[in-house]
Amino acid sequence: MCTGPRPRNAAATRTAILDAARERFAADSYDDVGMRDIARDVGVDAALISRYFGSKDELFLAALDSCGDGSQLMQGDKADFGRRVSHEIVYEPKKAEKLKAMSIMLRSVGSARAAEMVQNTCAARFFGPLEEWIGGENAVVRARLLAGFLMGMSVSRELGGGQFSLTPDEAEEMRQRLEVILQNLIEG
Amino acid sequence: MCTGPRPRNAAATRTAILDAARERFAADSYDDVGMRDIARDVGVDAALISRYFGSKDELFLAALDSCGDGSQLMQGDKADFGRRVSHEIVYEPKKAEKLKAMSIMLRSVGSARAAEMVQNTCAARFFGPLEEWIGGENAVVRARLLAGFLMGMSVSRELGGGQFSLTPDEAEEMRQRLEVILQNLIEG
DNA sequence: TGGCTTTGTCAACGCCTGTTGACAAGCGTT
DNA sequence: AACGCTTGTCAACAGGCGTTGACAAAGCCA
Repeated sequence: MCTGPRPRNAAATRTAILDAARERFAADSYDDVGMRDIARDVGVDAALISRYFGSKDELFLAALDSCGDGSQLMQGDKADFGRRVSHEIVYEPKKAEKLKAMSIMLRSVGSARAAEMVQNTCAARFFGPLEEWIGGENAVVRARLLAGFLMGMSVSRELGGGQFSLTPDEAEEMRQRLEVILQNLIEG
Repeated sequence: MCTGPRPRNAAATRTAILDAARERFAADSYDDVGMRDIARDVGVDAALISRYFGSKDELFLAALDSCGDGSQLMQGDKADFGRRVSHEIVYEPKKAEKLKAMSIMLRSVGSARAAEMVQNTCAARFFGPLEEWIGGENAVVRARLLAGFLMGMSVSRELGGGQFSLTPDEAEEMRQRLEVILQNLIEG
């Protein structure tokens, strides 16, 4: 806030736009995110975005690209994966949302144009590394199931009203079940 | 095609609109479905839809309502659930899509307005019956996990390019793993 | 200082959207 | 036949969208 007049710095502005776009596209669907919204976040005219990134499509792709490869998910001990991730999903959804790439993918399901763009990036950027990290027999299948499961939990939470709306006991029960399933998928 | 002039039948036209809307909303996101698209499907002017259903929002809700309660999922033997559903998911995705309600929900994740509308209907129409059918201890949690898992698989397939793009062996491996997970959730 | 490129703003364009009110045609009733 | 209600079409509106080209101002170089 109160940043004063934006200093003339193309590089900084560019990344500021990219950051804002990433955040917006992770929070709303492709169609619901307007160029003017992003521009307002940055404190810039919408026209500038078009000039820097060419088009909304290209901005979207750039934002998706800038998310990294989801390596946050793969940090830490494999033996602890189930416990760690299940805890984040159930008790710290905000933290789990740090996987911006997954959020963006999720928001794009359904929107024909966005889904098409995601498909290309998705395999190389997300499924690939995950599959490699999991390793072992049938890594392809297990990675696919894992990714699907994680996204499904996001969908379920979202449609449940932003919360799982469970009692503490139920939440813990859910976490334990999640832990088992996830860990089984990791260990083969 | 070539249906000639539409006979003057309000009731029939109304349900025709509802059918077309259900199909459209199950195939594309709320934003991507236009009133004129639905109207064209039915062979009617878009204005008529507004007059019959009031607004796009109300049409969407009516379409969602008309999907039933997902009871197709719960038909058949419980002991066979895992095998049956895993088979549909992996080998007959088109058939699995018959769960229009789930498709619509899925397409709506992300679109702020649609998601809000879905949230209210969702719990009563889908999670509720599923939870009741599953029964037993912690039915709430197990139903939630099950629904999340099913939707996640849809997302995963969609983002994988409309296919799982696996070898036959991998597909079967996936089906078997799915079967185990699903059946475990059903049986408690 | 004067010119030139970069960085950003502004107004406007064409397009598409959901919705509205006026109008045409069908059909039953009196 | 003449009325009136229903069913449907048509043209238009206001608002939002992404994008464009002309213009202002800042900084750099000679």
